[in-house]
Amino acid sequence: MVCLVFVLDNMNISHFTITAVERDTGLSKDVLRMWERRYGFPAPERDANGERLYPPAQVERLHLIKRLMDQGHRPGKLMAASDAELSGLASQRMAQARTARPGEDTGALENLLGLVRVHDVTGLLQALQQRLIREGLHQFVLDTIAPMTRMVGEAWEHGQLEVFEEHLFTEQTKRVLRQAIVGLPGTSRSPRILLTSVPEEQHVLGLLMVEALFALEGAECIALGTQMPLLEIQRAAEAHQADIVALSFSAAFPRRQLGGLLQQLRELMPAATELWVGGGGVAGHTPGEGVEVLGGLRESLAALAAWRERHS
Amino acid sequence: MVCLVFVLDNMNISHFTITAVERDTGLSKDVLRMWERRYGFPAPERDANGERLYPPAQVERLHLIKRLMDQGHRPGKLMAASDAELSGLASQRMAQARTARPGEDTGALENLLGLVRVHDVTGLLQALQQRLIREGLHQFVLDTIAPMTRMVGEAWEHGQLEVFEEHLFTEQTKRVLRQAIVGLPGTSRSPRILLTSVPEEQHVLGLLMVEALFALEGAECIALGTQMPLLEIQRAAEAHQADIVALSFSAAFPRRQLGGLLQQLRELMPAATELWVGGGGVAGHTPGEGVEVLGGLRESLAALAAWRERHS
DNA sequence: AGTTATGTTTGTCCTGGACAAATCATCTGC
DNA sequence: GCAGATGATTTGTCCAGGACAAACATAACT
Repeated sequence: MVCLVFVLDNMNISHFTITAVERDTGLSKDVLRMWERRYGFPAPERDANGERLYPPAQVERLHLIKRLMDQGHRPGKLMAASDAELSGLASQRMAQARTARPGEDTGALENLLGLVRVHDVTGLLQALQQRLIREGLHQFVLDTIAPMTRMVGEAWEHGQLEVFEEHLFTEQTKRVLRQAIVGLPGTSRSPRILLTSVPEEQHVLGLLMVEALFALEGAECIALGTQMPLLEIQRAAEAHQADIVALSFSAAFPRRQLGGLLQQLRELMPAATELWVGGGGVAGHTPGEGVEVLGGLRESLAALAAWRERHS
Repeated sequence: MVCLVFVLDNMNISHFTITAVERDTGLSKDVLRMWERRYGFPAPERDANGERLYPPAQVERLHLIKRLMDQGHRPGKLMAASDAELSGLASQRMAQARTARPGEDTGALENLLGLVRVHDVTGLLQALQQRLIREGLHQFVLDTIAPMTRMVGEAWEHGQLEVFEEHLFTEQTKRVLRQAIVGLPGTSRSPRILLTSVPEEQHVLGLLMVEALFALEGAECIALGTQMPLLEIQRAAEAHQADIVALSFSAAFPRRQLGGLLQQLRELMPAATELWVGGGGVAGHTPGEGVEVLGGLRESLAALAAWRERHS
C-alpha cells in the first residue's frame, strides 16, 4: 500500500494558507511554525512551492486549542491530547461554570440566551428593547447586558455557542445600547471623557456599557470607536482637551503587551489627562504609575464620583 | 563632535517595539525588517537585547509613507525622498482631488465636514439626524452618507484629516444609521441576506449603508458585525439558510489575499447561497466563478431586484 | 499602436537559531 | 505545614538572511 503524505497536486481546494489561518484563528505565523517545529502539530501539507497548506480539519482543531488555551490550558498538553480528549476538556468545565450570581434574574437571562441559540434575530432585538424600557438604561446595563455578556462569553468558551451566534448577540446589543445613548440629552457637563481602544482590540461592548453609564451621570462622552493608534489617542486627547481617556481591553488582549503599552501611552499623553482602563484584559493587572484600573462597571461609576469629588 | 547612533541607555522612554509599530501602522514585521534591509529606512535603535526600538518620529514617517502608498506611490521612491518631499507629495494631489460630482449638495456636505474638523460631536450628530429626517433614509444613504464617506476618505488620504477625526465621523454615522435601521419594521420577506466581513476587515460603514437600503426594500437582513472567520461564515450561512451572503472589503484590504479568499469561501458555502461582495477593496476586481461583484450602492439595489426577478 | 518579452521592484514565505518571560517543580527554613 | 527561594522547563517572540512569485515597468518587435 502506498501512502501519499507529500505534495498532492490539486489540493489547494479549500486548504488554508498560513496567512489565512493566522487571519482566522488569531494565531501568529510565528506561533504556527513554532508549534509545528516543537510539537508536530499542526502538520500542514505543502504546495508545489514548499509553502504550508492547512486542511480545514486542522484549522478547526486549532480553533479548539485556542479556546482551551484561553481557559488556562497549556499548549504542551493540548498538542499531545487526542481529539476525543480535547472535546472532553471543552465540555468538562461547562457544568461547574453554572455561575448564577446572586440577585440575577437567571430565568429571563436564559430566555435571552435561548433566542440567540435559535437565531431569532428580531425576537432578540425586541426582547432587549423591551427590557430596556422596563428597567431603564442604568439597570438594563448593570442587570441585563453585563451578565448576558458574561454568560455569552462563558458559553462560547465552553463550545456551547458558535462564534457567529456570539456575533449575533453582540450586534443586536450594540444596536440597542447605541439607540439608547443617542436618545440621551446632549450633555456638556464635566468631565469630558474620551472612550476608545487600541489597535488589535476590537471588542466594543464594554466601552458602550461604560459610555451609557457615564452619559447617564451627565459626563460628556466622546466615543471614537475602536482601534486607535497610540499617537492618535494622544492627538485626540489634546484636541478635545479630554479630562479622562478611558480604554477597554478584552480578555483576549495579549498580556505581554499590556504593561509597556500603558506606560508608553501615559508618557505620550498630557499629564493633566487621566488614563482609565477596564475590561477583562486588565483584571488583576497591577497598574503602572498614573494609570487607573477599573475592576467593573460599578467601580467605574465610583471612579467618576471620586473624580468629581477631587475637582469640585 | 561625537555622534551617538548606537545603543543609548534609558531610551525605551516612548520608543516603539516592532510589535507596537506593527499594531499602530498596520505594516507587518516582515515588511518593516525588509524595508530596513533594502532601503535603510526605518532605522530603529536597538535595546540591550538587540531588538528594534523605533523613535516616534520614525513611526510618524511610516504612517505618512503608508498613506502615500495607498494613493499609489511606490515604496522605493518614498524611502529615498526627504521629509520635505514627502509632505509635498501628501498635499500635492489635494488640489486636483476636489472632485465635486454632479448633483451633490456640495455646500451642505462641506458644512458637515467642517463640524468634523472642529470636533463638534453633538453638532455633527444633530446635523446628521436632521438630514436623515429631511431626506428619508434612502436619499440620506445615497446622497449624504455615501458622498460624505468618500470625502472623508479623500481628506484623510491627503492628510487634511486626522485619524481620530475620521473615527469621530464614522462613529456618529454608525449611530445614526443603526438608529434608523432599528426603527424599520421587522421584515421577514425574502431574500434572507447575511451581512458581514472577514477577519482583518473592520470597516463597517459600507455594510451598514447596504443594510439600510436592503432593509428598506423589505429584505431580511442579518447583520453579524465584522471579522467573521471563513468557517464561521459557512456555519452562519447554513444555520440561517441565507439566500445571500454579502461581504464588504475596504480599499485597505490586501489585494493579494482577495482572490484566494473568495474562491475558498465559495467552495465552503452551500451552492444555493449566493456570494455578493462590494466596497472599495473589490473595485475593478475580476470576480471568480459564483461570486458577484457589486460596484456601488445603486448596483447593489439592482442586484437585489435581479435576484427577485430570478426567484419569482 | 498594440502586444510580447525582459528586467526590476516588492511582499511574503522559509529555516533555524537565540533568548527572555512565564510557569512549574523542588527544596529550604521557620 | 507552609511561605518563599531556587532551578528547570515551557512558551512566545525576535532575529538574520535566503529564496521566490506576483506585480509592475520598460524595451523590443510585429
